[in-house]
Amino acid sequence: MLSNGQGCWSDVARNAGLQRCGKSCRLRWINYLRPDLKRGAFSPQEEELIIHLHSVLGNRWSQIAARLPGRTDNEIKNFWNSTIKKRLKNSSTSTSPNKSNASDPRDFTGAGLFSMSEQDIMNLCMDSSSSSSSSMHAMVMRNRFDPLPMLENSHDHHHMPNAGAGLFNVSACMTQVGIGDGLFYGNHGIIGGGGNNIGLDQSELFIPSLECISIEEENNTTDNTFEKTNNNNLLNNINIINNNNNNNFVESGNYWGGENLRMGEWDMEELLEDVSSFPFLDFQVQ
DNA sequence: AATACTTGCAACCGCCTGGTC
DNA sequence: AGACCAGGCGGTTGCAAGTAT
Repeated sequence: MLSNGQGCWSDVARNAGLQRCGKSCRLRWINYLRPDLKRGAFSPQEEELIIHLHSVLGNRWSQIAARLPGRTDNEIKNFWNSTIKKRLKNSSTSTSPNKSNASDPRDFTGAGLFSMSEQDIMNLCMDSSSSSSSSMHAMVMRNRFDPLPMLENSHDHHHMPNAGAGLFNVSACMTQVGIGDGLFYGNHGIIGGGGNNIGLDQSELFIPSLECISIEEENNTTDNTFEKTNNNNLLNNINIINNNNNNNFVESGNYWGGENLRMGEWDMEELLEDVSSFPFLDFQVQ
């Protein structure tokens, strides 16, 4: 491969005299031999990015890998299945159902799901010393509720979660539908997942969804309460009430769109615009 | 020390897609 | 149009290494 470059993999297998098919050679090259592969454990930044991307793309490992230089789809897939998935599962089971009304993934009428106001979010972004604060700000301006890790509501509003502090809850704020891996994603992120990852009670987590974002973008009302029903598949029967008075984000309606939703129906490029400005994307692969 | 169990990762398998004839 | 092939992809398996008993 190094001397001849990528050509026909069956030729590679033949010319190398290997007892392998071209397909096997290709896999070996891609997953192991490629010189640009990044070895070693996943960094917290990579971990967060994977969770973020997975929430948008689902099990599209190759697309996720395309955004993680030096990592292969297989590697990411293994990492997800062996580490992240397990961690999210554990954290969801270890979360006391009494602490939140959101134990039922479809029940989002409970209070306390979100107590971070837009101003809080802005403060969080503006106070962040991260170089990404400007992009964060832009995102918040564009999508008042952005699928980004802005989850804490009371303990430490004014600091970005420390990227080095382990898995903070990008997962809990993201949306994924129709990707079955045993976790409740629903329309509103990984329900009940991940609270312990950052030492927060689940009830303290806001779980904004991409649907929320879409609705938000279309809704310019300044009224404290808005309600919008969208008839397309993605937003079917979702009503959102944004009550700024008590800073709670209360939602109601049919939250398990499930069958109505197909990843392919999403505008991936639009969704990934947010990914491209993900605050930790500016880390350098070593 | 021996055995059982768990974990992480590379490789395999089967399906799908796109190109060519 | 349909057969064939190569490549791409996601799910699954096998196994070595690590850990617990």
